[in-house]
Amino acid sequence: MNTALNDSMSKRRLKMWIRLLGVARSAEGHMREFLRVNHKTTLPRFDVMAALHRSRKAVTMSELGRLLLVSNGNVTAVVDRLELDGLAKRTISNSDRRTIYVALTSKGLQQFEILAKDHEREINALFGNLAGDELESMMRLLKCMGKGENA
Amino acid sequence: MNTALNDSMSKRRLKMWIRLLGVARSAEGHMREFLRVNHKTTLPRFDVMAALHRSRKAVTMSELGRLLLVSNGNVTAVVDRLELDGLAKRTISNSDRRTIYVALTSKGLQQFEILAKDHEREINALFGNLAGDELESMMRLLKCMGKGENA
DNA sequence: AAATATAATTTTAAGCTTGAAATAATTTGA
DNA sequence: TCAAATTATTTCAAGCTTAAAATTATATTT
Repeated sequence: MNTALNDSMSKRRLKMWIRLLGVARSAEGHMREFLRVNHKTTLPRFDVMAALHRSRKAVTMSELGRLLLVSNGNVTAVVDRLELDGLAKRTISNSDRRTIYVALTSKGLQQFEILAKDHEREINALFGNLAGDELESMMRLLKCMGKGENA
Repeated sequence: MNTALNDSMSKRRLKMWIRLLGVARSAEGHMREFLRVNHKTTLPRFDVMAALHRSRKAVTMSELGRLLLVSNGNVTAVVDRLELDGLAKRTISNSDRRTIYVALTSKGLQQFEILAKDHEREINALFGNLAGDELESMMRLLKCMGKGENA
């Protein structure tokens, strides 16, 4: 392989990653502020509630961690706080007393439905300058990037 | 505007954001692990060192926060630890005793140069399945997304 | 000059996050 | 059966992160 070309590709991939991280962090910051100001909640709590909502059936603590790409201890901490607020509840499995199912309470579900609607509206505004074909390309490229992962 | 079309766009933007976040978090997790195992350091420390390295001249604490999109208190904490390890040092400005310049020490610079090379190689491998024209599109789209920000 | 406003940084409290160690329950296999 | 390995979750210590309050220094206004 041509080393010069290779170096250039490597640098370009690095720049792309830095830019991607910038966009993600900036948007995350925006949404964090949005959730805090308008809904008195946080991004990690929203993420957990969204994951619980998305999968209709109850989800185990481990599954939750895998879905959100966070550690077990993290899930424990966030679910603890949601449970304290009566938004989620744990249920021990009958068949295996190690596994714990988590689900939104009706209060949690009710709150999340309002939250989700508003969240979607804000995301739509935030990325409003991406048109249909651009969204299409973006999705394709992101899927492509996801495929390269062996970690 | 057509509401149905609008709704569909909104959903598509939401899906795109979720996917983007997934790619970013997954890659961040990979790099965190990489830095921990191979270099006994962390992503926030790397980010601060990279920002200090990138801008040749000394940078103030506030500038550092703005560059990295993190809070002031965060910068204080990370720089504290880098300073404890002798990798960065603070210098109070002569002209304004409020502002503090931060820079890599020679030890920090030396360590970062090794770090950066290895980091770039890892990023290049991680996104190796993005070819030249795909990188080009990705950069264009990310720049476009960045423009929409009024936060 | 003195009061007020603005600016840069640190401190603080609370919550987030991780990786490793500990607990507890189940499964495997000798 | 019973010991060892595996699995699910929690606990723990350390570090990360934020927003708000506190400090300290400079600039502005009266």
